[in-house]
Amino acid sequence: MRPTVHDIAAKAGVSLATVDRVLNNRPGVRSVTRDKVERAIATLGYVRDVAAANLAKGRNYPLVFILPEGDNSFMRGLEGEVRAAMARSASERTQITILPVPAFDAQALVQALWEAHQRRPAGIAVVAVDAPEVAEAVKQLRDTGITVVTLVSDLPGSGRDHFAGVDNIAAGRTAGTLMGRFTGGRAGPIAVLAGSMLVRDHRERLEGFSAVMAEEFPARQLLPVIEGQDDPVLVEKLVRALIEREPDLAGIYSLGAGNRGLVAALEQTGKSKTICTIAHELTPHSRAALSSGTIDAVLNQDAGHEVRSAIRVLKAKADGLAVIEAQERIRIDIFLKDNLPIEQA
Amino acid sequence: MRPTVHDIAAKAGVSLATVDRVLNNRPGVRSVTRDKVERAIATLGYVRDVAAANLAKGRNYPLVFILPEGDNSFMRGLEGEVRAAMARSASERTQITILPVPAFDAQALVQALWEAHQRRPAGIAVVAVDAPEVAEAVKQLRDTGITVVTLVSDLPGSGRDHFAGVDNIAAGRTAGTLMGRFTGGRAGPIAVLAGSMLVRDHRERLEGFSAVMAEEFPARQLLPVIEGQDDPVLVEKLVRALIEREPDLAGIYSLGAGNRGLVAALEQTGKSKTICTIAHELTPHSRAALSSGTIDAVLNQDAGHEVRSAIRVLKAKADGLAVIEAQERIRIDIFLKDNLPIEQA
DNA sequence: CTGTTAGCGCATTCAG
DNA sequence: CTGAATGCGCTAACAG
Repeated sequence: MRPTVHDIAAKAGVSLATVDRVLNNRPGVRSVTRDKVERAIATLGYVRDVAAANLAKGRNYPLVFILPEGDNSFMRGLEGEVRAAMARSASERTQITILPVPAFDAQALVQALWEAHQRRPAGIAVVAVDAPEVAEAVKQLRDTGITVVTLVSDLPGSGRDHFAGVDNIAAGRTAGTLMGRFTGGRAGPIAVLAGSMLVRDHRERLEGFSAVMAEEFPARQLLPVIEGQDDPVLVEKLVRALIEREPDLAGIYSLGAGNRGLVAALEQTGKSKTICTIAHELTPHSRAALSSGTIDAVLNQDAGHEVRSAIRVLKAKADGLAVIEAQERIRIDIFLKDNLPIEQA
Repeated sequence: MRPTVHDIAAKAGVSLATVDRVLNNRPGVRSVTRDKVERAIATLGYVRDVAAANLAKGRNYPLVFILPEGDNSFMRGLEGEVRAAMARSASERTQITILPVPAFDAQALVQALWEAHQRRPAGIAVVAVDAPEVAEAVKQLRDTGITVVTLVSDLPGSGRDHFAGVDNIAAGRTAGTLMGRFTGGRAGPIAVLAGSMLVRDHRERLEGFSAVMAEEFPARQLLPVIEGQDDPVLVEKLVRALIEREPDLAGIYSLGAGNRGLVAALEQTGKSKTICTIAHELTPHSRAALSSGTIDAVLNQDAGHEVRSAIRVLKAKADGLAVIEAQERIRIDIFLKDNLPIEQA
C-alpha cells in the first residue's frame, strides 16, 4: 500500500495538520519539525494523491477561450474542440467560457480581453492578433495574476505564459520540401497563396517555404505572393486569374485559409491533376479535395491537441506547477490521401 | 454546484445506499424505487465524480506488458514509454509489470502469456507474434476474464479486445505515394527491403506499397523483396549487393527494422543522395539519417501514444466501459527533415 | 507553532 | 428490499 499522510504523521510523530503544512509548504512550522516531517516523507517515498487532494479542496479552474468568429472551417473546428473540452469539464474540474470576437480585429480583441478579465478566470486562451495594443492588454492581464496562453497564432513580446501552436517556419519548410520533390518531374513556376501578410503565422510559413525553395530547389521560379484574405470567393477569383496568366504553373502552396475557393478554381479549370497543390489544415473541404486528388498534401495542426494542451498548461500555471515543454509541443502533421485519419463523428 | 449522491437521495426520498445500488445497477432494489431514483438522476443531471469513486473504491489496475527483447531501437523506445507510464502509476492507479521475451519466438511468447496469467492482472498488453499457438493462448486468457490488447503487431482471430497500433496497409500506401512522387524526376527501379515476410505488419506494408505503385505508378519497376531479418549486419550486406547489382536504382523502401545497416551501405557507397530512401520508425539512427539527407522520409507510429492508448483501453475494458474507437486510433506520422519533433531527453 | 475535527463525493459493510 | 454509519487520502477551519 502506498504511504499516506497518516503514515508520515505517525513516522514523524506529528499531527496531520503539520504534515499538510509541510507538504504545501505553508508557514507556521518550526524548521526542526519541518525537517522531521521531510525526512519521513523521503524515507517513506510518499507521493501525494492528487485526486484526493482535489476532492478535498473542491478546486476548479474557471477558464476563458477567446476565439475568432466567422466561417473559417479550422476555427470552427477549434471551437468544436473547446466545446468538447467543456463537455469534459466535470472530470477535469474546469469551467470554460467561450468569448467570440470578430476575426483580425485588434480593437475588438482588446475589448474581449477586458471582458474576460472581469470574470476573474484562472486563465485565458486567446487566438492572438499580432498588434501592439493586444500585447499591452495581455501584459496587464498577467499583472493581475491571470495566466495567458496564445493559441494557434502567437504574440511574442506580450509576456504570454505559453504558446499552444505549431512552429510555422518549420511548417513552411516542410511544404517547401514536399513541393520541390513532388514537382521534380516537371517544369513551370510555383505560386504562393496567403491570407494576409499582416498575420504572423502566414508570414512565418512563407519565410520557411521560400528558404527551402531557395536552398534546395534554386532552379524553380517562385511567383510573387497572392493575398486572398482567407476569403473563398476572392481566392477563387485570384486563382482563376493566376491559372490563366500562368498556363505552365507547376504548383500552388496555399498557406492560409479559404481553400474552398482554391479547390473550386482548380477543379473548374480542369487543372486539378496537373498542378501540385499543398494546403494547410485538415477541414471537411481540404479532406475531400485530398481524397479526390485535387490537393496533394495537407499540413495540419491538431486543434484537439492544441486545446487540450492549452488547458493543461493553464491549469498547471494556475497551480504554479512546471510544464514539460517538450510534451506540450504541437506537431506538424502531414496528410496524404493515404494516411487520412478516420473521420470523427 | 454539481449535484451529488446526497442531492439525488434527498430528491428521491431514499438513502445513499439505494442511490448507489441504482447507480451501479446492483440488485436488491424494487423497480418502483429504482424508477424514482432514476428520475431524480435524470432531472438533476447527475454525473458521477469518477475521482471520488475511485478514491472510495481504492481501485487499482495491475497490468502486464509483454515486450520483445533485443536491440531493436523502436522496441527499446516502446519499453521506455512503458517505463514512463510506470512512473505515472501513482496518479493513474496502475501497477505495471514488464515481461521481456525473445523476439519472434512464438513458444517463448506463449510461455510469457502463461506467466502473466499467474499474476492475475486486470489486463495484458502484448506485442504479438502471428502464430496459432499464441492466438490460442490469448483466447484462454480472455476466458479467464483478463483483458488483452495487442500492441504494434496485431493478432486477428485471437479475440483480443483491442489493437493499439497503426493500419499498416495504409502505411504502405503512404510510402508508395511518397516514393512514386519523390522519384518522379528520374528513371530506375525501386527496391523493397523487409524484415521477414512471416511478420504480419511487414506483409501488410508491402501489400499497401505494391498496390499504390501498381495503381498510380505502373511504369515504375519494382524489384523482388529483399528480406534482411531486421538485422543491421545482414541488411548492410544485402543493400551493398543490391546497389552493385542495380546501378540505376531510384529508390529503396525499408519497411522493417535494421536501418543502421541500410544507412551505412548507402553512405559508404556514396549513393545516399541519389537513391530515394523511405523507412519506418523514428529512432536515433533514422533521425540522424533523415537530418543528413540519407533517408528522405520516415513513417512513424508514436510509441508513446500506443502505450498510453493501450493503458486507457485496458482500464476501460476492465471496468466494462466503452472505448471511443476513433479516439484510440493510432496515426501514421510522416516525418521529413523539416518537421522533426524536438528531441526528448 | 501544533493538534483535533469535520468534511469533499462516493462505495461498502452491517443492521434492520 | 432499504438505511445508517464508516472510511478512502487529503485539506481546512478552529482550537489550543
